[in-house]
Amino acid sequence: MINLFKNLNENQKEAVLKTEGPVIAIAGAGSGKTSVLTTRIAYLIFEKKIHFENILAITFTNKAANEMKYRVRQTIGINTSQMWISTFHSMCAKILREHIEFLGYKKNFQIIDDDDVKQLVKSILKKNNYDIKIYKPKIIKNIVLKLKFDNDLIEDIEEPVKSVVKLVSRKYEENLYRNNLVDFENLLTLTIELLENNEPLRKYYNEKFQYILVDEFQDTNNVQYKLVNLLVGEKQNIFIVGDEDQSIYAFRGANIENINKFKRDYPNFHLVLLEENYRSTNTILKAANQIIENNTKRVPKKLFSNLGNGKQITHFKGVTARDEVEFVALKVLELVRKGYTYNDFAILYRANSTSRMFEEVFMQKRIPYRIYGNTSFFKRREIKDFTAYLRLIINNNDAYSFMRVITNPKRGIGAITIDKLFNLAANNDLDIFVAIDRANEVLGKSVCNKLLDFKNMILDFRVKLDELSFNDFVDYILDKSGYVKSLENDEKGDVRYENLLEFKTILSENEQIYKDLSKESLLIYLLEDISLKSEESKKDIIDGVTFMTLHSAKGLEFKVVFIVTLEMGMFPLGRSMQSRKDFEEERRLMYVGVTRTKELLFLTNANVRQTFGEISRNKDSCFINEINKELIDVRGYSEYVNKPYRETNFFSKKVLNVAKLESLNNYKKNDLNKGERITHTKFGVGLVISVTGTHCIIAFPQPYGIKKLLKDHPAISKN
DNA sequence: TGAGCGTACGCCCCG
DNA sequence: CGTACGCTCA
Repeated sequence: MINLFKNLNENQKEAVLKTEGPVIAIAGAGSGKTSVLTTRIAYLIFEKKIHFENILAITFTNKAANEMKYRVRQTIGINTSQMWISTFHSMCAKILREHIEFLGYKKNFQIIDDDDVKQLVKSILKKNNYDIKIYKPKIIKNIVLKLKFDNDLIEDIEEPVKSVVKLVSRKYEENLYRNNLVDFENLLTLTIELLENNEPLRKYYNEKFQYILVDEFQDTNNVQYKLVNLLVGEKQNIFIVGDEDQSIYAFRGANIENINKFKRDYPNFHLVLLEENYRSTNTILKAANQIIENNTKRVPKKLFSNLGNGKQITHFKGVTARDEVEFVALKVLELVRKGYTYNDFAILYRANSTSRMFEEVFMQKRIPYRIYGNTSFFKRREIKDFTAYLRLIINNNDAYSFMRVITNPKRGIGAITIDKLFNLAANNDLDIFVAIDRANEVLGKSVCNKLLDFKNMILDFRVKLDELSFNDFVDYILDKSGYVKSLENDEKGDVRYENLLEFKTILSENEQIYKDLSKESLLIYLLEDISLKSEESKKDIIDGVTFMTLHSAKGLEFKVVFIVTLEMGMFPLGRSMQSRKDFEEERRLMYVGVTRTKELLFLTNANVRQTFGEISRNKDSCFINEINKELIDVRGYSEYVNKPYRETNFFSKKVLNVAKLESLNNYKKNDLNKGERITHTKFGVGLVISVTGTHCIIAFPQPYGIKKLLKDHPAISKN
């Protein structure tokens, strides 16, 4: 028998063994929280003989869910693909996909993202003659969404905005319902509605989920709290893990108070404290403690570790933002020469837009990297266009996709025609495709023919879905719709086409895996998967430096961490400094960043940087100053800080030249050509399929298959 | 009525 | 720096 407990301390064991009744585990950063969660699941299945279908584990990110599945699989060697280990949103989608008809929606509902919501809100505002310069769609959208998890907030809004928001909210919900669409908030609220109004179903889930685990409980919002409450059965076997110091999602409604609320709602709770840190050196922990101590509303808690003091923290201040980036890149190269691998590094920033600067320099120096978040693959225009085709093929009455598809590529049908058609449909309560047959009532003959052609094209695609493989199906759509042709006039057409090819690969791969599903169900499932996981790219496996926001770094750890743009206004963000609440959340974000570090921490910033075209000089972030000086080694070029820009300019050049030299010495370019064979350190021998400026597509034997890689990645060598 | 082109504006964090 | 709107022309 395997010993589940061999690596756990007493408190961790307690958290695993106390399986019955409500349990709260307060888990400091790096205290082995994931181990506790996975061991607990393993223990329930392996020792208590609980069937895996009776366990529900909820996480906040897909990454955390995948990690947990992986570790459960490692521990007890069972197939975790059928287990309910998922994010709140995936869990809800799974429940709704089965039962949403009870609420009047159709089973093939589609999930829309925030960009889509913004577009919808905008069109509603326009239709009701509101000036979108005054009522900015983005702001109205945010309010509309916020109201969905706390309706009382409406009373805090002044007129006339209040009325506008009320009207838009109502029309927006009607619109979603009519088009069989669900936004991220609705995934939660509709599930609640379902469970509240369908008692047999609620009973079913209460009995099914005998053991519930919720990770990152400090980040739950009111709606999520309510949902958990509804799911918990009579035995109240609910296990929550949280750390108020790591609460960083207030902007989407997270309520730290939920931990206290839990204590009131489940008064016989059992409390476990996990304070021993297994991740960081004491220098890192001291710094983290010194920072977080400045927050007012918190229960004091001190982490400790047995990993020694380790190295000092480095603060580098560049003259320009470019210096800062160069420093980070050179440091990475230096440490790689000393034995670190690219996977050991993370560059953490406050705003996604920061990644661009780093990308440029890393690309130039041929340092492999991977970006999380940002304009993720699935949010690219061509991918959204194409998924709109797929959605429309599945649901001909999806107005939102209809609009997107009929105007991409241009086919001589514009906003006014669409408007008339939609009005005709709405006034006579018709489906869009039926309205097209009667379009002659409101539209001219040539436009009617164009609409008919369009409709027939989509219907033809539906037929082809069942007849063709996904590979051929995608090609068929791209060709017949004229989409590929329209890319010829697009400057970025090549890249867009490549992305579409990659999308095709993703579909095909899944076609292999889920052979028993019908094509349509598979497509629905995949589209759902895509919208729920839009932050992930397929390229996870590549060895490279990780670029990500501080938010997405939560739950992860790296040997070497760079926290960058540490300036007043950048981090903490300018807006946050007006309210104590927001400001303290920024500090928690800093705390999260620092505690990701295992060995080396670098804090960097610059004296001068360009933001929005303006040159700005920001002070050092107050978070740097909150760390005791003796923990920090100040590096770089701070002696130039108070001199005029011109005088210091030579220095940037010097750094640049050194950088160039280093990159030339250390990294040869891979001169790849189509048809050649190469060897990749991880994937083995592969065949080069195509090469563009920076990337290449290479076919490897199974299980790796076709990969898109950086052309000059050091892992690739020519045979 | 639709499409192409020049200009203006905005630019945080997640599922 | 990139997207999105508004104007003009076909």
